[in-house]
Amino acid sequence: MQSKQAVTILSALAQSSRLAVYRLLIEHAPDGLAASAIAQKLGLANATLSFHLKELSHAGLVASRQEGRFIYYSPVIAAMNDLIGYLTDHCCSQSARGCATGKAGCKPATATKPRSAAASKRRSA
Amino acid sequence: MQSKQAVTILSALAQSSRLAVYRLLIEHAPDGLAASAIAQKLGLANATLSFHLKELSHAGLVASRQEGRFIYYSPVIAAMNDLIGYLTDHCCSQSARGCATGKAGCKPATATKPRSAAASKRRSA
DNA sequence: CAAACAATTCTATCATTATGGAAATATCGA
DNA sequence: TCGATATTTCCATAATGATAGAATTGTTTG
Repeated sequence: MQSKQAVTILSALAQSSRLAVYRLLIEHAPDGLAASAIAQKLGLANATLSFHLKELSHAGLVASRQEGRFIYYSPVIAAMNDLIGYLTDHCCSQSARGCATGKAGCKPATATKPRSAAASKRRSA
Repeated sequence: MQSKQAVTILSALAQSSRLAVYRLLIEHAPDGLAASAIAQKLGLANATLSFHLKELSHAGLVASRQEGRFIYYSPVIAAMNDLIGYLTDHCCSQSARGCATGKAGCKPATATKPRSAAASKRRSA
């Protein structure tokens, strides 16, 4: 994942309403929710929600499908996964301490250990 | 980590200059770089860089220390780790498919498996 | 103290983002 | 086709963010 794309995804998530939408969709994965249901649950005006959904779609964080006269939005897990991979790589890479294990995210910086090779593997997961 | 703080950190990273600053600091962890060196390397005006550093500091992503007449900025790995933990949790939680293993980030959504308990452990790492 | 340097704050300006009412588009059921 | 419903687009407005010159603050060295 390139930095430009990372910025796009980060921007999409860096807004409380949109983060709330995304989290709500995660709760309802993999089927998702209709736009009206999202608007109702989060108390957003239709136009406002539509604006935010457009942002999330554009960033590739959500997908939509028409079903009857409803449009269902669902989260795209791969996009989030890519973002986490990007952050993990650039949090733990190079000379940075704090990425001792092959596990999850970064560890608090303490000792100097050989950097894990797991990060690059994880990218393609 | 609360959503509000997550939005703060995401916002701080959701800007290309700031993401570049953060990545540059990661390359130079744990000692960091002086503001002037950052500005020079990234081709940013001093005032502009100062503005971005303030954002990053406010989000807790970087720390600073004065050394002579230089101010050195260094990345706060724990903050990034918290963010990754937050995203991992809210990417993989509840009914969402796609978090089969206890490893790193999320997996592409496929099968339905018992959700890992590693996420909550990871939070406190 | 004064000069040189590092960095920040002040200030103004320009650009982008968020919000929601109103109109437009699309789908369904009668 | 018509009316009801779902959603988006259009539009104007308000709020926030980014940029950088100039002035300011703080530090070091002579």
